[in-house]
Amino acid sequence: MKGKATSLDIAHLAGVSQPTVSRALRGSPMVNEETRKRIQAIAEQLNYKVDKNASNLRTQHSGTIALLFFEDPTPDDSQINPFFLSMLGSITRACALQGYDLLISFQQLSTNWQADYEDSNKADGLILLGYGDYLESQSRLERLVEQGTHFVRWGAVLPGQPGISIGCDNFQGGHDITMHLLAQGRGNIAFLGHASNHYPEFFERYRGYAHALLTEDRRVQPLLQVDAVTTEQSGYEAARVLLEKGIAFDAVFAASDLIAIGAMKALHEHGLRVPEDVAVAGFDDIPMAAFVNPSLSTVQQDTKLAGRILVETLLALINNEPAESRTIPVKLALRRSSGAL
Amino acid sequence: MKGKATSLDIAHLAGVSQPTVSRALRGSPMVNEETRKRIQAIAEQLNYKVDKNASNLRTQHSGTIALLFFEDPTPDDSQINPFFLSMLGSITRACALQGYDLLISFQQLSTNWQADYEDSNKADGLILLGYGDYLESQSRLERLVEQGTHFVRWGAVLPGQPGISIGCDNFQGGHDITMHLLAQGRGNIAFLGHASNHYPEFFERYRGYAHALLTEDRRVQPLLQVDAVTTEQSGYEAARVLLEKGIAFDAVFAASDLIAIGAMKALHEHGLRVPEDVAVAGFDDIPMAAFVNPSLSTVQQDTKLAGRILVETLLALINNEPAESRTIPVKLALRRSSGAL
DNA sequence: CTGAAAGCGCTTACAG
DNA sequence: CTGAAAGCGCTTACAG
Repeated sequence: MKGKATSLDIAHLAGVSQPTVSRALRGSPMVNEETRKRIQAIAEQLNYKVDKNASNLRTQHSGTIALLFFEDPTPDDSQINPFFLSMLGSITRACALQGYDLLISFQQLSTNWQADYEDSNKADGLILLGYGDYLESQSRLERLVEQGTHFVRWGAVLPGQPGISIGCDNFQGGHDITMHLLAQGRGNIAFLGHASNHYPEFFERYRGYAHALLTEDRRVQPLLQVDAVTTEQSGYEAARVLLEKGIAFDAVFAASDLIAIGAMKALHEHGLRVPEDVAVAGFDDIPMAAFVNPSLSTVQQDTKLAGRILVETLLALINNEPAESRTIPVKLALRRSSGAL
Repeated sequence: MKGKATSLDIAHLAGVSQPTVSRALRGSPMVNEETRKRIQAIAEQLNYKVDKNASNLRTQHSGTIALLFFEDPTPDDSQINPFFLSMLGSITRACALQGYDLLISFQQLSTNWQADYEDSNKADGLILLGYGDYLESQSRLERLVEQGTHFVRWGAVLPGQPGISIGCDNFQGGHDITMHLLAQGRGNIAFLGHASNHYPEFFERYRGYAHALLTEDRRVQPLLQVDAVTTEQSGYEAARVLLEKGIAFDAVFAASDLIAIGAMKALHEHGLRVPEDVAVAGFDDIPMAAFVNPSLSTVQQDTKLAGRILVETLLALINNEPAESRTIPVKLALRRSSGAL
C-alpha cells in the first residue's frame, strides 16, 4: 500500500462500498454494528484518517477557527502581550473541547489586513484579539459585518461597536482598584495609560478610576494621567514623565500589568520604594504579576472563562444561534505593591 | 449572487472557461495579459478567494504547518511557558513569510497523543515544542519517523534523538553563565533544575555548569543540585529545599528564567538579598527577565532565529530537500541579579 | 493562449 | 441496512 489509505481502500478490504465506510467511521446509526467494527478495525490498522480537505469541501465547513492577533510589531519582534497569551491558552483549550482546530495569525494594525480566512473556507469564523486604536479599526470591522463574516472580538463592550464583543468589566475593575488604593490612604493616584475613545478599554478603566475618586470627594487631576500603551517600556516612560515633571503622587494605577511593571522599574531607579513611597496597581493579572518584586496588586481578568465564552459565542454565531456581547466580571488580586499585605 | 463566488461564477462573467480563471488567478504564464486583468478585476469585485479545501484536495498539500505544544496542564490551565510563547511569535512570523498557515494545539504529555494532523491532510508538517520527559516521548517520536511524518522538534540536539531537532547550545550557555558567576567571586553555585537524561536540555546546561566548575578547579557538589521543572512554583520550592536544609550557597544558576524568578522569591522571603547575598542567573531571557527586580542575568536564546530555522528546516523536509539538526549559539544577557551591574 | 475532461476523497440524498 | 450516483470547487494533463 503506497501513500495514504483512503476510504476506498478500506471499502475494498472490508468488502463494502465506500459510502458505507464513510458512514461507519462517523458513527452513523444506519450501519450494522458488526460491519462497523470490521471497518473500524481495518481503518485503525491502516492508520486511516479522514481527509479533511475532502470532507470540508463536501460539507462546506472547516471545523477550524482563526485567531487573529492585532498588534503593531515590537522592535524585538517576538514580544506578545502576556495577557493575550493567557487568552490564547484558554481559547486553544476551548476549541479543542469543541472539536475545532485553531489557526493563528498576527496581523499588524498598520497594514491593510483583510480577513480572508473565512472567504477561502479555511476557517468558519474569526476571533479578534488586540488592544489597538478602535477608531482606526472600526471601518474594517464594519466591512466584516457587511460581508457576513462570523467573528467575535475581545474588547470593550460598548454601544456602536460593530459586531459582537466579549470583554471584562473594565469600569468596575478601575473603580474597585482605585477604591482599594484610596483605602490604603493614598490621596494622589496617578493613572498610566491612554484615556480616550481611541482605546476604550483603557478609557473605561480610567472612567472607573475617576468615578471612584469622585465618590470619595477627590478631584480628578489631569496632570496625574499620562498616556501609555501596553508595554513595559511605555510604562517606564510614562512614570518618568511624572517623575521628571516633579508631580506629587503616592500611588499609581496602571492600565495594565506591563505598564505597572515598567513604572515600578522607573520608580526604583528614582530611589522610590514600592509600596512605602508609592503604591502600585495594575490590570490583567498576568502570570508574572505574582512574581515581580514586590508582587503586583492588580485586577484579575478571568481568561479561562473569557476564552470559553469567546469560542462558544463564535460557534453560536456560526450555527446561526442567538449570540450577544457579554461583559465578564473582574476581581481584585491584592498583593504587596499596593501595601495591602 | 448568493453565497460565495466560485471560479465558475467568474468564468461566466468574464466569458472564459473556469480553468482559465484558475490559471489567471495563480499567475500562470500561459494566460493572456488582458484576459488576466479582466479576470482579476472581476475576482476582486466579487471578493473572490480560492477555496482552500478544493485546491488543497486537488494539490494534496495544505499550505499549513501544525505547531504542537507539549506541556502537562498547569493547575491554572492557562499558563504557558513564556519562552515557548516567544517562539510562537517568531514561528508565526516565519510561517507567514513563507506563505504557510499555522495551526496550533496543546497536547498533554500524559495523554496518548497522536499527531494526526498530517494524516488527515490538515497540515504538511509538524513543529514540536515542549520541555518534557524525553524518555517518555521517545517511542512516539520514533513512530512519527516510521510513518514518514514530516516534523522538526525544538530541543536537545543529541545523538540518538529520533528525527530532526533544532536547539540552542545548552552546554555552552551553562558553561558561560557559570564562568560569569565564578568571575563575580561566587564559590558555591547551586543548580536548580533537573539534571538527568530525562530532561536533556537541562542536563546539558548542568553539564556546562559542571564543566565550568571543573575548569576553575572547583568541586561539583551534588547537594547543590535540586530538581525543578520550568515553573516559578517549582523554582520557589527548589530554593526552599536548599534554604531549609541550611546548605551554604552564594549563587544560583537556574535552568530557566521561571525557575530563577521563583527562586528569587524564596530568597527574598528568607531575607536574603539578590545579588548581595546570593547572585542569581537564569536561562532563556524571557521578556520578563529585564523587568523583574532585580533584573535577571540570564542566557539568551535567539528565538527569532530559532523560529525561522524551525520553519525553514521543516519546509525543506516537506520538499524533500536535505535538512539536518542544528545548534544555535547563545549569548549572555547580564543584568543586576548576578552582581554584574 | 484556451477549453473539455478528469479526478482529488469525501458526504449525502436517493433508491432499494 | 447498503449501494450507485452526484457533486463540493478546484488544478492539471491533454488536445487544439
